[in-house]
Amino acid sequence: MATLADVARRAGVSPATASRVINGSSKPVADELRERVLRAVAELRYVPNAHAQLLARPQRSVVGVVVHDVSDPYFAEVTRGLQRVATDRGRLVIICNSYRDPERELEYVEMLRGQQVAAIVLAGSGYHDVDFTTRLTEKLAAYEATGGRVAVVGRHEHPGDAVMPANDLGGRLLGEELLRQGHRQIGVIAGPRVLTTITDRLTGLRAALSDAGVPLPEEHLRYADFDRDGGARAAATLLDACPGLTALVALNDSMAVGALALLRQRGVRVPEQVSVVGFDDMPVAADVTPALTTVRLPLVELGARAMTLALDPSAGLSRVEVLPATLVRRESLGPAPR
Amino acid sequence: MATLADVARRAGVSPATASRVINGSSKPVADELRERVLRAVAELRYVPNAHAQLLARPQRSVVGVVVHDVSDPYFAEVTRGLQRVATDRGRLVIICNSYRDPERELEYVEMLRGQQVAAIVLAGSGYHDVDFTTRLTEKLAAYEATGGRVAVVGRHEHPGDAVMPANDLGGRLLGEELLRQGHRQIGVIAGPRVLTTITDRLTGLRAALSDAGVPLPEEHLRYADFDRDGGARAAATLLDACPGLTALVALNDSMAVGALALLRQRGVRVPEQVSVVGFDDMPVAADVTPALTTVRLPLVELGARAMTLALDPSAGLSRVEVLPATLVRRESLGPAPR
DNA sequence: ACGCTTCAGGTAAGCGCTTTCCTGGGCAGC
DNA sequence: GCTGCCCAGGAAAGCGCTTACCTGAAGCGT
Repeated sequence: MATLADVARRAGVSPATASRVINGSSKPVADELRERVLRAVAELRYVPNAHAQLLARPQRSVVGVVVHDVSDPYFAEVTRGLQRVATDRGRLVIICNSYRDPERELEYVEMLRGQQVAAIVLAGSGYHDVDFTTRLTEKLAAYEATGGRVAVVGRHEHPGDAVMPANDLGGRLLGEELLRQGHRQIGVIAGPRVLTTITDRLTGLRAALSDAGVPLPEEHLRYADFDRDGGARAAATLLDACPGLTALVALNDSMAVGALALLRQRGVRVPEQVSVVGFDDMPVAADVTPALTTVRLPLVELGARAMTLALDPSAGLSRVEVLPATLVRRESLGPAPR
Repeated sequence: MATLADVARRAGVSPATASRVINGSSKPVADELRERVLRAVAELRYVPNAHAQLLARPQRSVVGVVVHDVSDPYFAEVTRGLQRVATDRGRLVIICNSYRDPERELEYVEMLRGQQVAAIVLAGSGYHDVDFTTRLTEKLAAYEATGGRVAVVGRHEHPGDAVMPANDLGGRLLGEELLRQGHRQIGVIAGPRVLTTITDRLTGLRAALSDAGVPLPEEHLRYADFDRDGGARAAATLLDACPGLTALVALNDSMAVGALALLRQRGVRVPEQVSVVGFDDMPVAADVTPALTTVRLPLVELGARAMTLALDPSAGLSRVEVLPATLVRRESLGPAPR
């Protein structure tokens, strides 16, 4: 690998001069020398060593992102927003998948710190785990103490800049719509109980129901993996245990799609016999049959705002932005059969 | 940010000793000193500067990946395979989205070179653009000349290690199945004509049709954006121009889903009036209605193999692996109406 | 008791770059 | 014609780390 010294030697100038022309320094360099340096760069196919540059000129420019899984459509969307803003500002992004493993999340924060990233964005639900939360907060604090910036999306337990989807409001909207359609026997297909996102969505849903005096007994609730298959399995056990349900609330669209698949397989008609609603409004929601009634979260915007918070120095106090949830009515929710 | 020198000072040892205990060097260190160093590390929340480490011990450990767009389900899957292998081997991955912009692709290769990555994986269709291809090859050669490893997925124009999905075979499978079902008036919804992937798939399809003496006139072909909306638009113009078509071949599943949406909107029944087939077998393919008949590509495997090639030093000659395409029969393809 | 080896720990060079500070030649001013 | 200034270009320090090499004390044999 050619170094700056090689370039300088070949151009017959000092490394200082070579560096200056390569970086477009403000210091003037005679045209002839500049010409020679540029020629040497091309001939040697010289590319500056980014690490050496970072050491010499500690100008942090890359930002780290920790998500649960980029290939999950939810995070794919959030990441798109994150990337857009980062790219617009000329920042390189390092994406890390925690696969919902708290330990790995901690490791990545450490690693990103070692990479001297300018900012860390943590996207994805927090965990109901005091020990983990404490350790994470501790690590982030250490990072921030040395000038690092942190922004989170969807984690109210972090004491700093945050962008929050209105998960509880979304749950409430769903509950209200279900009631409006006459449903009283409602089953819930929830994701892992350890995720705060689940708790939040559930809280909103519960609030809507209890405001109307409709109970949500514990046996109407199933916790499963936060994906399509988890949704299908939970729907199966739920329906077996409580045959009287007229509606299924899945706490994300992937699970809802799984539930839909199971119902189709069992020959249960949606929404005539059982209604299904989802959450997130993933691109797929409009394309399944029946099209999913769901709650839309501005995912790309969530990512974009988070990156903006991470890159714009905070004024000191922590900024929390809540992005709205809106109900999207399609065909999977109908009036309750009697 | 605490440095190694800070740690050493606080522990009352030399930087060398501190470095040795932190990195678990083979050189023995007295327990008491080791203890003191570890305590200092904890107290100062010291994390080694990865860039300085890289400079001092030029051990390339991260690998760069350039994809068109991670949030596209196709690349989400490929990336998952890529990541799995990389993580298993303790490699960090830098993901770059080119958004199908050749210029950006070139820039990223340059950037990754500067980052001293151990390997570069280029995933995603190549371009029919001689100038671009030349420049890319040139840059990759420069990188490889300095010990960098390169692997590509889905680009036969790169003269090195490559993993190829059997795009042409997939096209052929689709064509044959269509013929078997009696279709003769076939429309094709293609992605951007500049992508080699499109050409390959088209070639296979054409071969199957021409083997059977069935023509594929140019006006039955539409090039559009390689996504859902592009598929919907192309389906619309195609149907308007050629009302006699009995089947639509979309060159990826996203476009197929778009076509399905358009047909539903126009009240055209699938597959009774018009059949639709896709390509890739994205997760969504099974959940749309009617479920998509499509060609499955082992996407995760594609990524995993590519990363393996990239990390295992090549024996010199270039390795090319072709991964098979298989037909997945579902409901969107039926017999041709007469 | 002396010289040797052994080995824990320290010293310092060097990774590739940026940038401050210095140098020396050219020029204007008197 | 000499002094002083300006400025292009170079020398060198230093970013944070690793590691080859050195040092000095302890331990051994004779």
